[in-house]
Amino acid sequence: MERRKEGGGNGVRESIARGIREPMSSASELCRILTNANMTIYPTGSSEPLQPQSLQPSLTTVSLPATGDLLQLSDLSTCSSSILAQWYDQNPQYWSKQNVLEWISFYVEGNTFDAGTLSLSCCFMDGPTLCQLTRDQLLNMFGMSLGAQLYQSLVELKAKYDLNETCKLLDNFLHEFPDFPLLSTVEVNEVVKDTSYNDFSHVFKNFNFNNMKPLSDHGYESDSMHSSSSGGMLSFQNPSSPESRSSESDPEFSYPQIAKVHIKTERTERGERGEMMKRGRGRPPKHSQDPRHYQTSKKSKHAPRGTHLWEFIRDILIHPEQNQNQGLMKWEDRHEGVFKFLKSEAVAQLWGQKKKNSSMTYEKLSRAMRYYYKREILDRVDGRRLVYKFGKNSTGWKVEETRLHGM
DNA sequence: CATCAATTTCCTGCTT
DNA sequence: AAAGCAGGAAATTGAT
Repeated sequence: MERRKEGGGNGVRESIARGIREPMSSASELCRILTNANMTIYPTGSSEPLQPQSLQPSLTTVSLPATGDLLQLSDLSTCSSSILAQWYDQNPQYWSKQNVLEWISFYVEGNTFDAGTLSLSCCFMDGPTLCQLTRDQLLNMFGMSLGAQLYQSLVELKAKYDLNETCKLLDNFLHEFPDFPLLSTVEVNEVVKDTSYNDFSHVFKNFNFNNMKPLSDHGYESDSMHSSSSGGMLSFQNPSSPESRSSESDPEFSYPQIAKVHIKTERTERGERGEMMKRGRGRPPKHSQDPRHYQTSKKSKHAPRGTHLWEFIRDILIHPEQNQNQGLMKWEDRHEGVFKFLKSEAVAQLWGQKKKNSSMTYEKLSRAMRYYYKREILDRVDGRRLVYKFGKNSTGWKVEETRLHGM
């Protein structure tokens, strides 16, 4: 969202009037054109029925021509951040054409864009259509500067929506299992086959938590057989885990002595060395060669885009009200973006649930985290176990950012 | 179908 | 000794 301030507005602005490419005198002229176009589409200034209720007030406030007054873009740029935050605080997926027009109008200010590549028709699309556009498409439609800003804005808005999903996941989790011991024991009797699910709340419904039975040793037992690198189950020996050992760990968290995860999948087999193997994502185990596993391993649908690991981690971190109950992670230095895993395996399980991958572990999650160093999404923090730091290519975690976006 | 990005999985070696 | 960390290598998967 910072990018909104860039641009300076010193370049030659060009018109997109009636789809004809002509030089334009000012940003306000463009706004007028957009606004008129808006009125053409929505003569009464009313919104499409699809539009979310919560969007209404801010739209009226910002720029709809309901009164016939043409709003100058300069007016837009002076709107209070709270109003902007409110209006941007919506899932672009649900935007109407009008909303999209509004959004584009806002970013027009201060931009020099290539009129040769922009036509009014570019602005007439609804949210779902907008969300499908790639960065290149936006750049082609709106030029390098404006297009880049629009893309960035869209990415951030999508990310924010994703945050809501993460919160929902954590929320559901806590509601269903208020006393859930660190995700220590999860039994899944049915493999998720229906891939039409693509949000967290549904992910949980695919897990058969109801069948969880206490084990004599604080765990849960399952009649289902299962896989992992050590004898059919993942074992989290909490007392020896770094988070419970570490002198700097929060002492308020108590862990069960032994926590086990029994997860039934269809892709289990025994490897040469006697350990249980399974085929899933990633490199196949050296000793597993059952081709059946390949055909049953396909995921149903596409994982929702924009739900990257670092965003998932970020979303847990910036939602302390959800996080504190489980104490999954904590900030070490909020301003510097330094954070720490308190319950590494629990976070890994949660991530695995999001990705419908029941065999996720911190080991594997951390490998993905290490790949972020090169891309500068994360910066290295040497010598501190389970501690990471957001890098310059990660967004949405800074205090100002989260406040502006109402996170 | 080919390619690519983003993981996922495995592994060896090193450090704490 | 166990748990993490570092990365290389290879495979998977959804998207383009």
